[in-house]
Amino acid sequence: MASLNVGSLGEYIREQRRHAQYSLRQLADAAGVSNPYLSQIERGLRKPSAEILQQIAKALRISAETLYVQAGILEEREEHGLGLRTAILADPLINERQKQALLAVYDTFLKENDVQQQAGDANTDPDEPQTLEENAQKGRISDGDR
Amino acid sequence: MASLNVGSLGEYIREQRRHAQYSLRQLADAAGVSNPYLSQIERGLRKPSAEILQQIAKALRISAETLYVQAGILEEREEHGLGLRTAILADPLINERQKQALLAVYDTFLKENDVQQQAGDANTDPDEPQTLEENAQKGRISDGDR
DNA sequence: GCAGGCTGCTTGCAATTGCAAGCAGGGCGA
DNA sequence: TCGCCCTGCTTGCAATTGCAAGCAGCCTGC
Repeated sequence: MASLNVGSLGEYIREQRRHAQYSLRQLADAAGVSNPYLSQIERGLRKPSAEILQQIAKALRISAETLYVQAGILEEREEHGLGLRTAILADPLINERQKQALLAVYDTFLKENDVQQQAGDANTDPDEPQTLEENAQKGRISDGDR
Repeated sequence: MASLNVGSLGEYIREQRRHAQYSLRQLADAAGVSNPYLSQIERGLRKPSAEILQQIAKALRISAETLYVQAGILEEREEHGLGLRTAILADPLINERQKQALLAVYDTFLKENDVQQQAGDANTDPDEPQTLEENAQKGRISDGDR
């Protein structure tokens, strides 16, 4: 299943290489990959692994992220709420235990909403009161909001 | 040289899977990969391709970016911190009351850390930023460790 | 007891990655 | 004309990915 947009990725790499005035061998050398392989990548015949992609990005002095976006394996910039989990984990202001607590609360909310939204379905994961309790204890929230 | 930090990547995936209360098979199914392969990834025996990584990220509801960072194939990009607040408010999966609750917990943690400052944890040593909003904008230092 | 479900792990095996070696062709100087 | 160096491409082949099938252990019910 080619969810990887290898075609445009290859074209993009070639374009960037040309733009940097590198020959195929030069870039291959700089990236630490073989030149025939780079050739095949650029023509869309091979899907480079994450590692190779990273090396190419470094050699081209472009962000690996850009390449991943081009390859269709990274969203442009995800702010769709998938990011909340990420944001929690990435936050430098709180420690690991606190992150876990926040995540636990978040998961509790998600599960809450999930149960409410989906009325009656074959549920593989029945309600687990234990975790809910645990979460509630850690993140016991003062209901009195402003 | 193995620029992929497969060990920590696997651990991280396993941790996130456990946290989401998925079994190995469940996550493997959701991600569209085989369960033995996922097992091997989690134990660091295999380096998943970019495609697989992406699918796992989707199934775990975390950003692929986070996984790439964990795998050591993407630089850590930190403009978070403020982002957590924003991310909470922007998240479409939880309602307004729940957002306020999360923010309240978050604030509690921040206050906790601010009070304790040098008392508790020996491992993580944040710079105890007080005005987190302004602070988060300037680039933070990542302790180059791994 | 023991059947059925779950958990994760091990084992071959096809398909793919990624590379060393070699090929075709275009300039350019002697 | 012949070398020589450059460009990119093609071709086997080892190593790796990723999977189907199967195994061992642990519960829970009968």
